[in-house]
Amino acid sequence: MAGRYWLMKVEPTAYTIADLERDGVTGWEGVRNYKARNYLRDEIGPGDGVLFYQSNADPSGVAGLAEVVKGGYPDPTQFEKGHHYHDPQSARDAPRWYTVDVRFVERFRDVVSLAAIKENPKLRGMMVTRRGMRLSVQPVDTPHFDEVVRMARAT
DNA sequence: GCCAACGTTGGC
DNA sequence: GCCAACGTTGGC
Repeated sequence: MAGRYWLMKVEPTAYTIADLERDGVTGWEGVRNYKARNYLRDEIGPGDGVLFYQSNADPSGVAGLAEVVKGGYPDPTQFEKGHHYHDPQSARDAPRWYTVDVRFVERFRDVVSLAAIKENPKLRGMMVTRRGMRLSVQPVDTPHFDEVVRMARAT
């Protein structure tokens, strides 16, 4: 199956596109929402494209691109006692939470802001523009992905 | 910092 | 299994 596209959110106080550029590859840990978990576990695979979205930021928006290099596997932090993401209700033989590995691809010179995304009629209907949309892993339509990249390059 | 929207929890 | 209370997200 052809690669698919996703938007993944993170707060810059936790992790930024600059951190990913430094690290090269990182595990997208700490997702604790079932819908997002299902995407991570069942649908996201190597080669998929990722819009790296920074939320609660100034401005919030897409800061760059990443690529999935490893599909869904159990998020190790759920088993680490004392870890912020530790989940005592998750069993090793039946992990509740999943993660994927992503690789740095590109850091946009300027963030494609949520405001700019909302203003672009070509991006109408994109999930992230929906009010109250808190899902931290979202599918993105190919034309929407391409348009965001185009916006990042058109300065 | 406010608060609307949404997800999860827990009493019944 | 309903639904109110509570906690979290995240734009503004």
